[in-house]
This record gives sequence, C-alpha cells and structure tokens, in this order.
Amino acid sequence: MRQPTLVDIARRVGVTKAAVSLALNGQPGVSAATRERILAIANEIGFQPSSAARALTAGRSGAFGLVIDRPARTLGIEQYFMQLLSGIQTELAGHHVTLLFTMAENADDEIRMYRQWWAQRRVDGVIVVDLQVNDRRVGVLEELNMPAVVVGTPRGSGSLPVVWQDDQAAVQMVIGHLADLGHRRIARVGGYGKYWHSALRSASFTEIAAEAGLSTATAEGDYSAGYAAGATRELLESERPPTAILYDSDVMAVAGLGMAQRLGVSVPSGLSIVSWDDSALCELTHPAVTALHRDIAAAGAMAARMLRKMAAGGAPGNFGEPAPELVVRGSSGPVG
Amino acid sequence: MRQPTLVDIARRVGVTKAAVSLALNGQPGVSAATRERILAIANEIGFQPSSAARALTAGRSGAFGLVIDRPARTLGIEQYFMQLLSGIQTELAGHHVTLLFTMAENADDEIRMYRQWWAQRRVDGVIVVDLQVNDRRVGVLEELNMPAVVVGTPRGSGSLPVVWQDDQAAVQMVIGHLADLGHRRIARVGGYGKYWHSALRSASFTEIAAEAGLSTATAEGDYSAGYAAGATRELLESERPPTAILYDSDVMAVAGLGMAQRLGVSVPSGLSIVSWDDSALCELTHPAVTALHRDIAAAGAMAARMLRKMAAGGAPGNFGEPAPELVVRGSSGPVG
DNA sequence: TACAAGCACTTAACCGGTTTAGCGTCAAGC
DNA sequence: GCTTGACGCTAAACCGGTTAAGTGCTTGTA
Repeated sequence: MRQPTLVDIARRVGVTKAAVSLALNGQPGVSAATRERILAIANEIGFQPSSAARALTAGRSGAFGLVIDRPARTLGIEQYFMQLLSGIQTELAGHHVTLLFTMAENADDEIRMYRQWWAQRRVDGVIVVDLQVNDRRVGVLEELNMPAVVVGTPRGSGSLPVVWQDDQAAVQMVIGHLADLGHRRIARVGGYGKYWHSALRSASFTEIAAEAGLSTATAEGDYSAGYAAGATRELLESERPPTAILYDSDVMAVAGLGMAQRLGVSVPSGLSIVSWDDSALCELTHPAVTALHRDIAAAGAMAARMLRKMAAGGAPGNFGEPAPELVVRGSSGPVG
Repeated sequence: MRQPTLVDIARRVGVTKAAVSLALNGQPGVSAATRERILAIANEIGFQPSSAARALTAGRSGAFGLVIDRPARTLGIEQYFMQLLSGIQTELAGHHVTLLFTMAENADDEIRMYRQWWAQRRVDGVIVVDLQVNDRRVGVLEELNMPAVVVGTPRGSGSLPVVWQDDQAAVQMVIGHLADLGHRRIARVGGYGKYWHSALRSASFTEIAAEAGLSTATAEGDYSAGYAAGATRELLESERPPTAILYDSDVMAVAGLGMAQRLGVSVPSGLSIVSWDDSALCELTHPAVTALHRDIAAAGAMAARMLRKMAAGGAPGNFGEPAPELVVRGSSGPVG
C-alpha cells in the first residue's frame, strides 16, 4: 500500500520518470498523446507528489508558521486568533501551502522556534503578531533573512512589511460617540504599554480626548478578564469615577460589565461600556456591548498573501486595513 | 547565506558526509576523536538537518495534523480548541514533531484534507475531534490506513484509539448537585444529536434524571450563543419552566444567563445555570457560572502521545480521562 | 607467517522528485 | 544530398540526508 510515485506511473506508461515529471508540470518536452496517457494514469491511481521530495528540490517547504506566545490559559485571545487563523487558511489553502501553528511560553521560546524552523527549512516564512516596543523578534528575523509579515501595528516592524490597523481613527470614533452622549470623564482599560498597539492606543486616547475636552484615565494590564475586573472596580470606586470605559478586548469588556453589575452600577445609565474587538460574546450579554468591529480574517488573509509574495522573492508594501466600524449596542448610552 | 549541510561539515572536518551522519546520529563507525570534531563543527555553524531530506529517507514527515470543521464564526469553540492545541503542542514540541492545523468548511472538505495530506505525505497521522454518529471520517481513515486518534467520545470510533471522557459520571454530578438544591424540573441545552457526545449526554441526562425522580426537557442546536439564547427563552416561557438548566458549553451557558436576565428571571433564585465546560468566561459573569471543569490540555497531550505511538507502528489502547470536577459558583442555588 | 577479525572510514545506492544535457528521428531548406 | 533545427524522449546529476556494502589498515591469534 505504498503511495504511488513518479516511477510507478512511468513504468505503466512505458516512459521514464523525467517524462512523467515534465508532463505533470505542464512543461514542454512530451507529445500531447503521451502527456494525456500520463495524466490519465496519474489521475487513475491518485498520484500526488511527495511534499518532502518537492521541498528538497524546490528548496522551500511549502509551509508558513505562526507562533503565539501568550499562554493558552489567558482568556481573550481565542476570538482574535481563531479569526486570524481562519483568514490565513483560506488564503493558503488554494495554493497548497500549509500552516504550522504553535504556542510558545515567551519571546525566547518563540525566537528559538523561528531559528529551528528556519534551520530545518520547515517553513518558508512566518506571520508575526503582538509586536512589542523593541521587539527582539524583528531583529532576529531580519538577521536570519527570513520572510516575515507583521500583523497589527504600523510601528516598530523594522524592515518587515505590515498589515496595520488605524487605531487613531478607531479611538476617534469611540470618543466621538461617547462625547455625543454627554460623557465628560472617560477611561480606558488596555493591555501593557510594552505592546505597540497598546502604546499607540493609549497615546491616541489621551490626545484625542484632550482635544475633545474630556478628562481621561488609563489602566494597563495583562489582557486577562481578572485584570479587567479589578481595574474596573478601582476606577468605579475612585474619587471621580468615569462614566464610560473603553476596553481593549471583548473579554475585558464583558469582565468589566460583570464587575459593574456586581457593584450595583447599572449599565449604561451609570456606566457606558465599549469594547475594542467585536465578537458574538458582545451580543450575548445583557446589555449587549457596543464594540468596534473589524474584519480580522481579512487581515489574516492579506498577511498570508503578502507572505507568499515575500517568500517568492517579492517585497510587498505595507497594507492598511479599512477603518473599523462602531457597532452601537445597549451598553453605551447617555450619561444618566 | 545557504543553510549548512552535512557536506559543509564534512569538508571542514576532512571526511565524507556519511561519516558526519553517523557521528551526529550517535551511530558506531567513527572514532571518538573524529566524532568530537564533527560535533564541535556542527555546533559551531549551527547545523540542523533539513526536515525535507529527513522526511524523504525516513518515509515520514515529522508532522501531525488537526482539522476542525466548525466554521470560525461559531463562537464557543475557541476555549476548547486553544486548550486542546496547547496540550498537543507541549507533547509534540519535545519530540521535534510539528502540528499542521487547519479549518474546514464541512466534513467533505475535512476528508479531502486528510486524503491530500496523506497522499502528499505531509503528515504521519491526525487527531480527530467532534465525532458524529456514523462519521464518514472514521471509515476513510481506516481505509487509508492512516494513523489517527479520536478525542472526545467512547463510541463510534471504529478501530481508532480514543481519548474519552466519562460524560455519564459528569451528568451524575450535575444532577446530584441540582437535586440536592431541591430542583425537580431541569433542562439541558446541548449540541445536535448527530454528535456522539451530545447524543450520549442526552441519553445519560434523561436516564439519570428519571432515576432521581426529576422531570427533564432537552433542546438541541448548533452550539451557538444565539441558539442557546433562543432555547433558553423558549424553556423559560413554557407552561412549566425548568428551575435549572445545564448547558453544553461555557458560551451557551453565558448566553443563557444573558437571556434570563433580559427576561427578568434572576439567577440563581429563579433559575440555576450550570455549564459543561469551564473557562475564565464562567468566572467573570455576574453571577459566576457553576461549571464542570476538566483538563482539556491533558487530553490533548495524551492524544498526541498515543498518535506518536501509533505512527511508530504501535497500537495504543483507549484512554479514559479522569472524571471532571464540579466547580460550584453563584449561578446555581436552592430553588427560590 | 598467515589469516581472521575489528575498526574507521569511504563508496555508492537510495528516498522521490526536478532539471539539464544529450541523443536519435524526422522534416524542411538550400 | 547534406545541413539545420525542432521534437520527443532518455540518461544522469542534483537536492540533503541515511545506510548497506566495501576497502585499507592495525591488531590478535594459531
């Protein structure tokens, strides 16, 4: 029950494996008649070329890699990554490229992974997420001369191409919405400032709020539900509590909602809540959570497309995602 | 900047690549002195064998595959799969095996994927999840003679080894808990009966509740938050509404909680809620959701271990997971 | 002294593809 | 009639490893 090879086909047709290879790859050098016989037999026995043999001659593996180094127990990453993965897959599936997907404990593990994959020629490139300020991965990838595309932030990616989102426009939309509702003291609960996207969001948030004449507070933590709940409690129990909070993720927003309810603060009359990422989770709570909606799968697909181009020797430019959409639901309302 | 090969090392040491291969693999046939020089050089230039070349001679790819065929937009799968993936990875990482991970649109796509992976020799085996009654995948995998391990259910896996969970014991715990709290009319909102785990849970639920003298209702749907919310509304608005509902997933439970609150039914005094899978999501709602907790990552790791054994020609037996633990939180209480 | 046994290494084949050079055949062109 | 060129295919090398068989040298032994 061995898998059929070129030689098997060659034997049955009565030619050499070289002829079979040419025929199957649409190269000139075989007559139409012979080509047809070869294709017929190949089809009949269900021939598929060995990926290993292909990889060996082509000098490329036909696979890309993606590593995430947040631990699996942190809630709140699943939504985003599943959608991103889904988008990447749809792009790669049509091109016979597979995706190696792994989780790492920390940045060092992740870098080790990259070096190993590259040295073993297991992947032709990687997609990098969660870029940090002074991210060591960028330097390593540049040094290895390894094709890589960054997803998320417009900054800090060195020479690597980027699929970036316009966080400033997003902040503008949210603050506009809240200001229209009469809010004057707003807060934001986000991720650590070491992540570029957090840092950029924080900067935009403070700046744009100031322009609109709103006072702000910002809390930064580990993206976990627990952190968001704690930060929410602190904000609500402070001297002058905010009347609206923007959370960096859907899970944090839902955790904040839970905490507000626990403290007897009604939403939205006592507190408006807005979530950065949208998901089904935002729709199923009571009240449903107002959220910034963007097409994460599309970003993943674009990143995969750029990486394919890069692995083929090209140099794709950066790509800016379309501005997100603000989906207004029950969790945001006029100051009560 | 080519990656170093055996020949590069051989040239520098002054031997042939055969000697280098023997030395690096710890085979006899090279003197201790030569072996040491070879290892030193290999280490110095950071030699790693090409996975493609290895795969070609070894006749195996050094990779396993996992396909999920629920669409990415269905919320509620992320928790489970991220934990499962994480467990699989930890087991495989130490053995230089990688994981190909893909999403499919439906069972046919998934089967196509298996056939393609196997024909191209991209994977040495697969992990199968979400087994259905009369699942066509099992037959295909058996026919292909492709190593595969099933995660989830004790039934319907044909000749494939299984990592299974004892749903009956779990149901017993939940019903015992609810009966102790004085509940007499309970319901369950689960997945479609075409999935083995749903079917088995439904059977156990009805049977064990009957033994305990409780009346039951069961709703089956697509595992989505929207479905769970709708089913909850129907149950609560029925003639004789249940006083407790068991949901098949954390997301469904949270959706049910949201719906109850929307309808003005207070939890737990008006309705007790229990979730089958536990996650941070269950902790962050108000009230927090009572849940069955099990170690999904451990199950993933076990499945990976069994698959490694199987790919090596062994025949691992089935493995039963330890019984889950019932984590009682605020969403379940005495009948009010 | 001769022969066998071991050791350390090389040669060469193999895995399953791709690719280049070369060879025989045939028809067109001068 | 002879060259030229195109065509259709084969032979062989190559990718980067692994491995069985073979070779030359040293050592032990009858």
